[in-house]
Amino acid sequence: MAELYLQHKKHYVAVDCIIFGFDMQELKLLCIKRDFEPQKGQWSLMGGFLEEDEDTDAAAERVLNELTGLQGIYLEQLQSYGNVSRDPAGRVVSIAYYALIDSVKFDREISRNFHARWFTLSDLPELIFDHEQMVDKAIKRLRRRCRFQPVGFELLPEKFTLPQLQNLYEQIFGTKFDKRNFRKKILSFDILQKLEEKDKDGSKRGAFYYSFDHVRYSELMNNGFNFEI
Amino acid sequence: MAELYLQHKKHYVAVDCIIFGFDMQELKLLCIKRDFEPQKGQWSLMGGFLEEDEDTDAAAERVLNELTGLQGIYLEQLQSYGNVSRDPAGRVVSIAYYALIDSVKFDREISRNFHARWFTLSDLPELIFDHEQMVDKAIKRLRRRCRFQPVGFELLPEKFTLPQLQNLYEQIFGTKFDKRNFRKKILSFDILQKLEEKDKDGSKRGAFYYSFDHVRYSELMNNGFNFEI
DNA sequence: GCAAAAGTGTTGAACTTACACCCATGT
DNA sequence: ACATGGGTGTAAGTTCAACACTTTTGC
Repeated sequence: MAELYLQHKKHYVAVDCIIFGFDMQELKLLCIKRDFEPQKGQWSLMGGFLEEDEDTDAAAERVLNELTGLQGIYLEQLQSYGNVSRDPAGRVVSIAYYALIDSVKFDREISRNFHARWFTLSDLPELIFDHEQMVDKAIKRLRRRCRFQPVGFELLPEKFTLPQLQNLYEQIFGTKFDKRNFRKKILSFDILQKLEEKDKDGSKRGAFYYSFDHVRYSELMNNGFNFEI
Repeated sequence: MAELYLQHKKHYVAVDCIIFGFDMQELKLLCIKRDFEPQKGQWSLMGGFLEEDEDTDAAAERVLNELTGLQGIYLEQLQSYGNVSRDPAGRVVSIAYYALIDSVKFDREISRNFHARWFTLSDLPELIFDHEQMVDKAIKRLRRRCRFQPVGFELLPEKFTLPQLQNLYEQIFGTKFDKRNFRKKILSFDILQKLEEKDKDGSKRGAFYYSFDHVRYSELMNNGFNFEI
């Protein structure tokens, strides 16, 4: 049956990954310094070409894994970019994905090979092609997602404190929240489990660790519950 | 420089259009009955293959125009669908777009050639490939867009009455709104202009026409105004 | 004159925001 | 003992949701 489409043109298809990471201080973006053409030596998102028998989602996972060594990461398609002249070296339709990782957990060894570096959002380098456009869009999408779904937790380790969580949200939205109001709201969802243990790194007194209760969250969602920050 | 990518595979790329229309009664979706292979005789979204020197957005506009004869229509990319086996006749990555049109204004002649038909959302036919998935996603996206941006107006003619507008929103969200609350809110945005004229079709008394004030809306948006239904 | 849709305000409830002090601990 | 960040409650303001009757006019 494949001959049905023979009259049509084929195109290169790539995936590009916008990789967000959080290190308890700042929200950051992982970029690579290209040591290949075109635009060698410039900063870029990590990308790769779609293979023949590969779902596009799988391609994005592969590309993310090639740079970070990570698997099972939150990855969502942003949208595709298909202007004829977006890549001066050829006509490539690129599908952008964004990933959320705990930026402490990733393979420094591998990423060093790609000359990868974390950049804070307020201090991004110039990126090749339309990659800056992709990043802008990804930030907007991340904000929307975080308002209505608890994906922020993807950027944190299993255990985290409320001040850490608040800081994360502040980074994502670029604003400050009132400590009391933030706690009240986030705890009212009843999707966090308070642990016995305290984190003593952040302060002398120490802050209680919490963990995200996936089971409780699914229950709530099935009952039409509406998460909204 | 084009030889840089020669080692990589190329793929067929298509665009598919989810075309929403409103006829003052119901929100509808325009589908075509395929008289070509594969899946000849089944219902499908209108689609087409990406050409060599064509931006993907332009391809979507072309495909929309081929079916409806319309130009300058609200068209937004949804996302791409790239599972290897989504199309049994070959590996095709499809980029889905959704369009909003006033379903009174379109070329019946052309669309008849495609055996096109409007379906209400509650009574959709079975669609080929992953087109139902695309439609589901498009409906969700439309709802979100309509909540935060006044795109609903794209589905209406220049002049419309408040009861018509309310009905449109009710169709989109699948709920009923309180007449008084709806008016209060929509008028409070100050983006509608009341006209002298009345529509006498919908009722004996007649309802005042309004028009969307694009200038006023841009002004408000530039001042950080937040539209939200 | 009556049926059918258009138009119009108010009140209580829920939610959001603003705000200041004590606590625990390492140094 | 003091500096540092963690933790807690309340009151005012705002927004949202619920609710019923009058108006106009074609038949």
